[in-house]
Amino acid sequence: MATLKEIARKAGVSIRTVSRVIKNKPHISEKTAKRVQKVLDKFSYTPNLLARGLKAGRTNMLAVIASSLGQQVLTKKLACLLNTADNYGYKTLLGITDGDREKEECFVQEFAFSCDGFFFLSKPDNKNLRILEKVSKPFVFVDVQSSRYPCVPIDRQAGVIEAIEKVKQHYKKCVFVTPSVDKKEPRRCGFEKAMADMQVRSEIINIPIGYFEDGYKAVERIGNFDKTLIVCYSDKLAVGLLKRLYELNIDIPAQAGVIGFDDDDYTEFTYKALSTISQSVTELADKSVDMLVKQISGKKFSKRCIVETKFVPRQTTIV
Amino acid sequence: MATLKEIARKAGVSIRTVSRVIKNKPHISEKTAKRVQKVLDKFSYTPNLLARGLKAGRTNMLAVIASSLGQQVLTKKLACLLNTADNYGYKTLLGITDGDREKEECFVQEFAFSCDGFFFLSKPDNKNLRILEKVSKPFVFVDVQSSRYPCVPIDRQAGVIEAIEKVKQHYKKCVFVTPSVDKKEPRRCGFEKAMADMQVRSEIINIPIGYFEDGYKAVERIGNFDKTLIVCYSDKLAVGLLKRLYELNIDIPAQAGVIGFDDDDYTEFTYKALSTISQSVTELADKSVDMLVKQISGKKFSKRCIVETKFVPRQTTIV
DNA sequence: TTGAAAGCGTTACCAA
DNA sequence: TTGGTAACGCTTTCAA
Repeated sequence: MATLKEIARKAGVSIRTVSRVIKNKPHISEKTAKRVQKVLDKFSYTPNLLARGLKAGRTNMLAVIASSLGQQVLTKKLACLLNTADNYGYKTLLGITDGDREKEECFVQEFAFSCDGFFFLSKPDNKNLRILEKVSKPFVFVDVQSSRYPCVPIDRQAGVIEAIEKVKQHYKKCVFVTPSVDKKEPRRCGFEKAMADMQVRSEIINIPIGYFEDGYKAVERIGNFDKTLIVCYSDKLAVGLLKRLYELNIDIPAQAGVIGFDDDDYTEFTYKALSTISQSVTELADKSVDMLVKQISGKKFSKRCIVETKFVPRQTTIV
Repeated sequence: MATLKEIARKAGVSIRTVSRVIKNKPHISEKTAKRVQKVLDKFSYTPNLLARGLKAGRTNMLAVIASSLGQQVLTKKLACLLNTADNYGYKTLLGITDGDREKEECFVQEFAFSCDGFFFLSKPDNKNLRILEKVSKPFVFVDVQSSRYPCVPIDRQAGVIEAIEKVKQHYKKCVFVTPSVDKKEPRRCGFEKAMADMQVRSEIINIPIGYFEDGYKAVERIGNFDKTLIVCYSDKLAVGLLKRLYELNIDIPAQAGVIGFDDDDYTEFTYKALSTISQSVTELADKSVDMLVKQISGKKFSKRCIVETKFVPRQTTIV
């Protein structure tokens, strides 16, 4: 791994001249340029990005702080984010916090000088905001709603309303299954708004976590199935639930309709393909990267940019 | 974001002294140390890791080069790798190549000085090996078999043999469904070895890619089902296949047994929980990180460290 | 067209 | 116990 200095010595020129060749800058004779280029190639020179970053104060790197890689949707978002960032010419640092705020702080500090901006795939919080303030780098909260900070929220409420609207006439009872106890959680709000217009019985069932087995167990709490629409907080939940319905021999989608949320890739291949609500992950990534890059380059940007959701009807609902 | 120099000025001491406080080095009076620490806290000093890395020639970062984030197993491996690296005190850079060798080269060059070593979650190849040679940093091929380079391979063959051994007495015919045409692919070899000992008919069915729908479509090519064991290259394949078997009303596991590979998390909640072969992802991560860290610190290390697989019988096979 | 040199923020040797 | 200073590799201003 040769340095600029070594290359300069071997080529018999000054550092400045080598630098000119690398950056393709003018004011250099073609002859010298060629000679230097040869040496450059021979020793396969790679610029030291630490040094460059130190000098420039910019690194062309972005950092992503995410809480986990376990959830499939989260991974998809991350993948899209990385890909889009790459298209904008940015490489990426990744920090997985496991929801640990200490780790979050640690990552932000570690990455503070190594990146030009931060993506947060977790909720804002007094702690991380204070740290962000300290490092004073641009940031964007991805898939987060905030009135004060740059964010790209996903309109989950609209997705739930749309889905229920499209299938409601076939069902006599609606159930919403959720691990969240927050009354303002958007999916729950969507469910409640949709219910307000309907002449059917409705119920909200709270379950522990929202993983497959929680869905599986939730079935017992729904009771009898007679044209019952089950709206789930997540696809995982819905898939667990579907398995139990299979075992109980419930007819889907006639006796029970099921709607998931996320559009995980396996949901198309459950024994009855799961109707679900899909988030536009690429749109989320596009908008997030765009917002962060604009901030970095000092351009004007809107601090909030909503991403839509879309109902994807498949075999677990009547259409 | 205050620098050492600024802190030194505000505390009325030299840079060297501040540095001593930060690194908790001796030869400093308690009084001065306290005063400096106060200023440090007040301005919430964060060391510039670019500068530190430049000076030290080490960054305490590792880079992961992976081909994609699409596959669930790959993501799991990545997550474990990051987590283990974190436990060893290393932060992580991530490069997703989409299988593009150009991008791979690009990442390695970009990260060359910013990290102390590389993980490759993709196959070795003349191109990436040449580049690795150029940057002369330690590396480990994760989930790769190689006799020449540091690697942590997974013994897939043994997993397939174990699985078939455990269920074979219940079936009259065995089918292996795979997207790979490579005769040396370990799962295929495992299947063939297991068949050599058995008195049953066997068949290998080649399909295009190995995604859900390929499994779904593969069912037509298997023909009739009369105590047929279907061994699949991946869980995705198996899940697609299961859906088609459901539609055709085939009795599982009596008429058809199905075995997947990977132990993706949703496989426990297909309508019949999928029997599958599991890779020990944490073990893979442990061994890989250990191998790379040992290399970095110049310790002795074995260049090859095999990870086992394990058959997980569930509802799609008779036991 | 080319080169010398300062400076980015750290670290650590050598002096005081 | 403390401080001055050179060096890491690069960029860029200024001068030749």
